[in-house]
Amino acid sequence: MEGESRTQKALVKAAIDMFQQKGYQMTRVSDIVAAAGVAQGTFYNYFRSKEMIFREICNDFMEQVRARFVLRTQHMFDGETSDEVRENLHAVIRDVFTIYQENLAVAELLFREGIGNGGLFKEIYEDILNLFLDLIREQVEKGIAKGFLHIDDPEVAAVFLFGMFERTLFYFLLVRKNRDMEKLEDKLADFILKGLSFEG
Amino acid sequence: MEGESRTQKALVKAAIDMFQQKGYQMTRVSDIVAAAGVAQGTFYNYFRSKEMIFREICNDFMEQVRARFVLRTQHMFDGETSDEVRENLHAVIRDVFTIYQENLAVAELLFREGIGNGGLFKEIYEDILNLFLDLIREQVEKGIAKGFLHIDDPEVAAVFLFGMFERTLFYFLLVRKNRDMEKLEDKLADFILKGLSFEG
Amino acid sequence: MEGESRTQKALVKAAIDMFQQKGYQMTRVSDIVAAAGVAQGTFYNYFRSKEMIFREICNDFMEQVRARFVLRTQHMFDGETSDEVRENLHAVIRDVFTIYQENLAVAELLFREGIGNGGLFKEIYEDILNLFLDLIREQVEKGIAKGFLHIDDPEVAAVFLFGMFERTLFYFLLVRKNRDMEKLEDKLADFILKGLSFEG
Amino acid sequence: MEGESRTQKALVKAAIDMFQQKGYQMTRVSDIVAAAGVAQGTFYNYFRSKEMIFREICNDFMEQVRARFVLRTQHMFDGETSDEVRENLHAVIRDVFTIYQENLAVAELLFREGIGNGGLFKEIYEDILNLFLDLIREQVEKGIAKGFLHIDDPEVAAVFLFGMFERTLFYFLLVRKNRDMEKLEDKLADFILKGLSFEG
DNA sequence: TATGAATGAGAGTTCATTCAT
DNA sequence: AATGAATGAACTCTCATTCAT
Repeated sequence: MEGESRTQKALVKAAIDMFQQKGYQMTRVSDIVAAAGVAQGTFYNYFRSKEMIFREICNDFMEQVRARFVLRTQHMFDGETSDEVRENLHAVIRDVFTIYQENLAVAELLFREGIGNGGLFKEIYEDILNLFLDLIREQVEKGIAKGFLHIDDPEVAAVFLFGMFERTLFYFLLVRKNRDMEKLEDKLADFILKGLSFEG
Repeated sequence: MEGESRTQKALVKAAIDMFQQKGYQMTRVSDIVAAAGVAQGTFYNYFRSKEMIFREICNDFMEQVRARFVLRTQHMFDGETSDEVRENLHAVIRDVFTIYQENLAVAELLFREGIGNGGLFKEIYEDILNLFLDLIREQVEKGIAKGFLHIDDPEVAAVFLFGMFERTLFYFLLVRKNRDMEKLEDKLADFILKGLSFEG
Repeated sequence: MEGESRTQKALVKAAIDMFQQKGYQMTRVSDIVAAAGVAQGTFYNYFRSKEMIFREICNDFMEQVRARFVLRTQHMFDGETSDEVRENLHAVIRDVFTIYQENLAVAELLFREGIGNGGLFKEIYEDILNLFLDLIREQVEKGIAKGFLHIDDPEVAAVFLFGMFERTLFYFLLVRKNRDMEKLEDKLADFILKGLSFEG
Repeated sequence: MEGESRTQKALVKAAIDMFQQKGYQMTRVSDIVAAAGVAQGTFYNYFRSKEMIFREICNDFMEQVRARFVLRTQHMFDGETSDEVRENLHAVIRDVFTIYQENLAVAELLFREGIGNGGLFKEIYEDILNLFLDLIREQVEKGIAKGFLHIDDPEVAAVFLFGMFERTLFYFLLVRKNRDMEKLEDKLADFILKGLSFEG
């Protein structure tokens, strides 16, 4: 990572841009090298194939994000009072949103391609999916143990939470483009804690 | 739609199978005709291109599903008492799950390809996404108006609900291949109404 | 073999020509299709790769030649009298020369490429080499058994004979081009039977 | 030749190894420099191209071998008595085998590539072929003049002898990898002098 | 309507060679 | 003399599409 040459960095950046713009399959190696401003053959001095640069990008992203998510989700449902819990959840959501936004291009890329392409990157997608689900489930279990949360299946709840996070970020950041994330954080925290706040 | 010949139907079925198995880009027209048991050229008697058969499949699916969803979601948060509301929500969820399962191949196809492929089918995906979001938002608004639901942004809530539905179905049906949907319906209804049931 | 289309035949002919002219490695698929008068892609409707057309050509040649050689070499050292033996050997040599000349292009191709190219076609070459050596050795053994030939190692003798045949044909047909083969047949028969006719 | 640097020698040695292992076309310059332990660009400080290093190797070999063969073959059919002639022929064969074995890698290389590659090194191969044929023919002529050999076409006989030598060495050293050359020398001497020792 | 051989643009990849350091 | 990153022409192979039968 640290020993990457200027050219290699340019290729990675160009590849992320092009993959995001055109998708993995539609991106030509010639698009990448053109965007990086190098010759066609130069690509193969750094990456064995188009598939390999994609995998490298995904793996780098996963390593980076894994560490940060582990730290952040630690305190998802921490706190002694109602307000403290709410505040902590809010902080976690803010962090997650931030991490996602910082890595927006790769994150989108991975979620896009992970489930498309006839399974070419299925295992990468499922790896990261399971990583997230595990992290969330652990925190929900802690919340239940502490007596804050009253729900009987933390695994399923983790899927619900992940779906909300992922699609919400996808929709507002990528489909709608411009959105005030702060308000969204509030609403997401509320929904997680109370759902639609049904009172019969 | 009505006047489809045996050959055309075979091609559509084969195309759905192959697109689902291998993804849009990885599916060759030769795969489709082989699966349909017709000659290469026959494909082009019925469809102008590989892209067009995909669009036709998606549009057919959307037309079919649109009508059913409109009907089903009508009564999402109907009911006078707490139990009636819960029961209605549950019924809607069950219906949605059923519709999804009945059209599993195309549904998966559309969600997969809609966000992949560099936007080739972006507009199809966004059409159906907006259709669902609108339907859900309307029902949430009705629930708020009736005083059952206490939430201030029905649009955002619709995104949350859609994300949960979509990723939950994706995860359990396609990643986990676990088809015990009934328990899932319960948990989803509970989560929608109460979130993680936080009590501070 | 019989069901080959006009195009396939044209490709095979063109491939033999080009391989012979330029060698396997230097021959481009584009050379072959140009010589055959078809489009680039047409090649791959008939052959999976450049390597496969080469193997097919070699295998066809081997099958064809195997049958004829088995028949011809049958009577290599047959005969009751000195003159009959000499005449039979002569006839066999003539047949072998004829078969070789009829398949000159492929024969040259196979002997050329079989020992070059870093072993890509090593096994093909060794197959045909062993086929020939076995056939010759058997006949030499028969000649020894009949008391005509006085030599103690028929296997090594087979290598000598093969070397003479192969290099002689190679040299006179391909290096020298124009050569009266009939006289050569005489001389080869003599040499085989008497060597340099040393009398000390 | 005399002023070769350590680097140049390493490149030549590496090139011979790689050409022998993989063939001329399949050997990449990067294989050679890797085997020589120098950088890619260093190659071009010593050789103008891949083709030139091959030619240099062949020419060096030819110069070296030419001198030795001229000396050795001098006495091929020398001698006054039958036994002396046989002994001299035997000695020559032994020398030739020895020279061949000492230069096995390059010799194999030259014979392999000389007739492959669509004539790229055709002239080199024909040069050395003609060198050998001339040397052998001269000796056969001497043998005839002395009254030892009874054969009417020394040129053709030279081709026969060369074919036997070349293919025999090729077959036993390179295909069979059997290095018991002594017995082979005996048998070759016998065959040259008497052929299959036919007695009708 | 059905066929399937033919097409050819365009993809990913290789590698001999160059040249600034 | 040595380096090795950069080059780009040239290669093999793919596959959506056409069209004569």
